[in-house]
Amino acid sequence: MFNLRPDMIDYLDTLNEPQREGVLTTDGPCMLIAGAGSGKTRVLTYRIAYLIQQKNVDPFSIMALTFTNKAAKEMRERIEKVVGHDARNLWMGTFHSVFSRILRAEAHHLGYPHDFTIYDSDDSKSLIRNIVKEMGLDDTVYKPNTVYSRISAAKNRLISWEDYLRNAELMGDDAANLRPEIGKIYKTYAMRCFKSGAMDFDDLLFNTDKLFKEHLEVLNKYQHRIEYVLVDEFQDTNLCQYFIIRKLSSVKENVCVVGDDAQSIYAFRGADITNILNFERDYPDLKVIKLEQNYRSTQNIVQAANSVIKRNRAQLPKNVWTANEEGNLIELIKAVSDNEEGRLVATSIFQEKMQHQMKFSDFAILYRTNSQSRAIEEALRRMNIKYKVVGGLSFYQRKEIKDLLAYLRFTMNQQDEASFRRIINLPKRGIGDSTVDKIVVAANDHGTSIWEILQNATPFVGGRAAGPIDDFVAMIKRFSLETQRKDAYDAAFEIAKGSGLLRELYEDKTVEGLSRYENVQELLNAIKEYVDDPERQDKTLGSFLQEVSLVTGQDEDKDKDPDKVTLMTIHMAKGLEFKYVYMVGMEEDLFPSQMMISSRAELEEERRLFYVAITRAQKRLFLSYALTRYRFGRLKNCEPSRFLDDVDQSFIKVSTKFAGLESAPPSSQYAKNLVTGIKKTIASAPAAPKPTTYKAPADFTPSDTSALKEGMKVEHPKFGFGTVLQMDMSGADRKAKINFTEIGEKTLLLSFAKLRIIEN
DNA sequence: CCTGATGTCCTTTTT
DNA sequence: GGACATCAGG
Repeated sequence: MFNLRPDMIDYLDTLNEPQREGVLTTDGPCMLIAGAGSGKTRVLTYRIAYLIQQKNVDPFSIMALTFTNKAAKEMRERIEKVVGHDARNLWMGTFHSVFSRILRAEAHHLGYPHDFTIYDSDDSKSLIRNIVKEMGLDDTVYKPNTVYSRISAAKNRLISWEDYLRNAELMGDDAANLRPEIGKIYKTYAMRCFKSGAMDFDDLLFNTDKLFKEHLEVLNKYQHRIEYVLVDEFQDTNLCQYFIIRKLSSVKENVCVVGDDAQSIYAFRGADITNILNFERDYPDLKVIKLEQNYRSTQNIVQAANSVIKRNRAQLPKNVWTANEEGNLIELIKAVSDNEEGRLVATSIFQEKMQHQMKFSDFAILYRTNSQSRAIEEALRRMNIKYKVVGGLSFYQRKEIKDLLAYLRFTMNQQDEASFRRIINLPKRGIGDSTVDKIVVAANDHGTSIWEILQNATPFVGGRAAGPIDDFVAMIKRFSLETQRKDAYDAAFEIAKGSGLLRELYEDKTVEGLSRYENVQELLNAIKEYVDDPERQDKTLGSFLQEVSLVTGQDEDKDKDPDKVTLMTIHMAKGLEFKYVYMVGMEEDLFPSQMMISSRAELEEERRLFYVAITRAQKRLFLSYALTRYRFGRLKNCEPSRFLDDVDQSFIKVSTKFAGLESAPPSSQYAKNLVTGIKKTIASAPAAPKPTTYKAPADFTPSDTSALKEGMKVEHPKFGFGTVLQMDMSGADRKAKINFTEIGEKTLLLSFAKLRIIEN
């Protein structure tokens, strides 16, 4: 390396040896195995800077792909800091956003309009629900969720509906699960999406692959345009994404992937760890670089994390270590209820902040599921601790926002069935379900589109609805015309007003109505901002909609007050770090989630999730659990998570400051009330109230638990085979401790258990 | 066709 | 506890 620019030398000086290698190995295939906290974002940032500034690579020929909007945004900011304005021209973003841009430019090759609509999973699921209904199938068997995830998994594995119907194994699986029609639903769904000019999330990837497969001239164009491909969080790519990466980079072969198998937590959406193995196979001259030094956390935290992850079987060998100080032990907080847990965490944050002069923004509270934030939020509010919740029900999933967006989409694309169903009777204009059904049936019978029927609806619908439909059609045509000569903001404002949506919300003076009105205003503001951005080339409504469909992350930090405690799920936390981390809800069935422990692979993924949570912490880590918790509106007894035992106990100490009931100062009336209150609630909790509706085969024993004895072999529909170790028939909660072959010991509430006795 | 009341299902993570 | 579907009655 000679003639390095001085600023480049400065950057490189701050790196350790493997990191520097990661920056400088620009040509040829390269894989960075980056342990938690090993500074991979820095490597990626400098690598891009090095390409642009030292090797004079045109930013326009570098593609950097990430998984979440958040990661993309952060990387862009960091690169901008180093290379300045040039960063603007990088192909950088999430897989979905980058490829939707390519698809937008090339849509005509696939027979899609260039302003195709993007369906989010809610749109997809309701479309599936409608299809199931139309096919006359039982929607308790063909649940939209089940069908959707089946279709999604197929697309992620590049299986088209044609392939699906031909695939004996898939069809056999479906038949065995008594859902033989899923293939047909897939077909109808795919065709309906196509007719609607719409792609769902998976289509954005699936169709990109298809585009490159079927139109080699297009692939060729991008292959030559893009000289360097970088992929962050490679362990989270699915097969489809992997194929796209490989195709795109097959000419120059300058592909660099960065990942950590220990942080693979997206198998549920098709991520495939074997991509890492395939990668070595597909690129024999692959250069593998391991980043093993952790710069983020104390020794205690790093070692505790290692002690957890080493319980997993399959992993790439690596040794994550740190030269940082030893640090405090991990503190274990026990609480009696979810509310007390919130209170203890809030108190602890308050004290630590005071004691060590920390900022609120140094703290994060992580949980497994979004619904856990409620109890915590209440406690924080009560203590006047400022916080922000990241993720959760995003702005763009709110009803009023989706309603307006549906109007905007339908104005752009009258073939869009999902939007049509949303807005046809909103505000109420006397076009009910039966009328909609008639229209859809007519469209199917005549082999034409809904929009065609709408324009001449009188012969197909009852006389009462004809007038309103004509008005609706005229209104949409007017919107569509106006949109052509206006920018996104003026068009959206016109539509919000003209449709009557704005007025309806304005007239609703309830608290919720008011906030809905404000939300719509805020969406309009967002569009205004979009239009006013001087860098923005394309200010049409179509381009705005395309972009907005992929925004799921929270409202941009308005940065009014950045000093807030961060609340989020572990999934959202990947890639971030905080001085203090509170991991709450460390309870069996919550974390690991009860849906995720039916196989060893799933349990190991949950354990990786725990690993991710631990390694977010720089200085201190707190783990907490509650003994009782409201779930589905019912108070449940909880057991501490098995993951607590996975941590090498020499790194843990039980919190003395707060230890739940036992240590509550006896003088405190509040604590006394709390205790009696909780005891009362526990005592009065109704025992297994509703008779289980589970339709089990005759030999399953949901109710007659007296037949169950220790030593019996049993089968559970989800957890597999096991042996009964211990019965606990005292009190209302009758439990059995069972040792399952797949997942180890587990205590089941018998009132909900669906056990089959195999032998006595 | 609309409204309000009741009933049912679901409980997981993200683009 | 909440989203959604369904049903009865206007």
